[in-house]
Amino acid sequence: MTWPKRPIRYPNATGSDDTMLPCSSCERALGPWIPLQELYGHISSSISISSIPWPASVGSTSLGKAPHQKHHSAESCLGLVVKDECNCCPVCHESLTTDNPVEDLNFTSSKNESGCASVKCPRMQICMHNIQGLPLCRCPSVYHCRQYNRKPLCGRDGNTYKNRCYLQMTECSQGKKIRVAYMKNLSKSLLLNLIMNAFYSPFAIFRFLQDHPIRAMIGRNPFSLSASYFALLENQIAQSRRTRQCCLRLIHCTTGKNAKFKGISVADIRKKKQADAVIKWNTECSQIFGSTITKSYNKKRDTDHWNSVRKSKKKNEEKLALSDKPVFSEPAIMENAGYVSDMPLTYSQELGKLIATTDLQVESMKLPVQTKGLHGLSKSDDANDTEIIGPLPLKPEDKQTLDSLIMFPMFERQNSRTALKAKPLTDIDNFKKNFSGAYPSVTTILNTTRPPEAQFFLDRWKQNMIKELGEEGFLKFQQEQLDAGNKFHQAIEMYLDGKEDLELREAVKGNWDSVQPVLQDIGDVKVQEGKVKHPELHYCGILDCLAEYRGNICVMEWKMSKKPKPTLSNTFDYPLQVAAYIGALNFDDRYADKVKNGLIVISYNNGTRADAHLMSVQQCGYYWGQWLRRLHTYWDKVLRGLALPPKSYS
DNA sequence: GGATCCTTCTTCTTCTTC
Repeated sequence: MTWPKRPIRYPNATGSDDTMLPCSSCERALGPWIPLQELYGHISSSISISSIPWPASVGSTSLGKAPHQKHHSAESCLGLVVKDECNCCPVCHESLTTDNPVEDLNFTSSKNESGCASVKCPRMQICMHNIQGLPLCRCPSVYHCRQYNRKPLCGRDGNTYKNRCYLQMTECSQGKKIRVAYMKNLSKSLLLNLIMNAFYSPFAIFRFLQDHPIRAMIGRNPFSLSASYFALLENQIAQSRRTRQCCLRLIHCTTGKNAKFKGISVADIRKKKQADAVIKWNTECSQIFGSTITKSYNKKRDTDHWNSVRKSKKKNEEKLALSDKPVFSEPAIMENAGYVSDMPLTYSQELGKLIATTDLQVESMKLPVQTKGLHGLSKSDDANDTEIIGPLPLKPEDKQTLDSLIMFPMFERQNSRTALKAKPLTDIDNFKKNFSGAYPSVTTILNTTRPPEAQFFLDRWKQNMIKELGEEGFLKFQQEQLDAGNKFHQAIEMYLDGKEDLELREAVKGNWDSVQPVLQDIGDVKVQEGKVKHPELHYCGILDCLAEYRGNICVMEWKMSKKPKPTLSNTFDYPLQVAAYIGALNFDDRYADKVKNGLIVISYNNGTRADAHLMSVQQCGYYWGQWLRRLHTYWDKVLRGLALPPKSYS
């Protein structure tokens, strides 16, 4: 290791700084240059350098014996740093530690010493004995800190400290606490990627990481970070300038080198949304991987917070209960504040069709491609993990198909024909060729293309249930659930047909009671258990009900639930299911009235009032887009042999 | 009329920092 040539500063006899040329014999043997002030800071602040008891042997004439290889890096010196035989370079004088124990030098920080034992130092300071043997409280110094092992720490102030003592030293001199940014072992460039792209949904990252070999390298939990991550994330989502600084700091802390890099694209999230984004991020992470952000528990703060949350929740509920108007949920895309979690599609009422996200938005969702390793990161270490995190780009042919699908209107048949002429549905054509006549069902498509994170939760739930109930018990439980669902549907169907089956109602009493208020608002039932089929998009299904809800013609789905699903976004894939039925229904000439709304009714087992989610035109459009993506995914899977083709020929 | 398909339910909602 070579050190930069610098003039070495050392204390001269008067204790003042002096700059001299280094002696060439010592230069190489010495460690990095340590500023005099740092080296002797604690001494010069209390006593004059000249008053240090220089050992007799240090004299320039009597040191002739000391060979050059005896020189030490000033850093590792446990004794006193003094001049060498050339009377220029600082050198570690071991005899000080061996011949004269440290205590004799009166620099000890041990609290057990007679003087210090009785002294209580102010926060951050430690007790030392000065040259007269008197206890003195002062900040730890480099001299004191050098004795500890080198365990570098990354401070949140962006500086790297050789060990905790150095951090305390800085804390003490600045008079403020410096938090430590802990980092566990995580692949550096992966971490960087994660941070640079923190505006992605953890789900998106999860999706990416799911089958990625990097997972094996970084262990089970790719987010095994703690508080430091929060600091970084917070910066990340604030402003690009801060983010860059933060990332640079991170590189600095992990590698100890200064770094520069370009081309980081960062989501522009307004400051007021920060907290939401962070909470959402951590929530999703904790669901998948466990919390990424360590929680500092503060009992009072937490209880206060939760009390206020409960209060406002109750207020809202009371408000809703009083209002007669249906509660229109915001489109899901609006609920998703904070960061981009999926490719948004928006329904333009003006154009009467769905528009893909603008190119600009799509562009901003792409990740910066790093072809070269970042400065400060060794390329060899990270050869395999310079991959990009985030949604994988679509293949050109997929993109074409998807584009043609997205253009496919939901509400009019006429436009569908022109859309089809303009853009053939390539994979549907392929599909028809290979599996002529077979129509996959809506639920089949949704189930086989469930997003990995949803599948993950489902699998986890299932495993836990099997653990609890046993294999058979679980099957029985599941069957009971399905039976109850069937009964519930039957009960409603009969009611809307004007029939009565008290036994059936009794079997699903909770749900039946729950759904009563909603049933009052249903009128003009046109279709129940209606079969729909989309001849062009090639799927089929059975919708629960087509009727009026408070004056709007809606495709309705009755659902049972134990857990509350207060918003549309809580209802898993149900809105997609409804959108699929609406799309198919509107394509069918047999139905004269075009349907523009959907209704999802969530009834609760315990009898609490059911949630009726009315899907606005806009929401229908949004979910139609989502559905078309799933449809595309399904065909793609079937054609690649990853999913079973439909068997039905109807 | 019989055979087959579709549908029925199950996940998540708890939260960072000064």
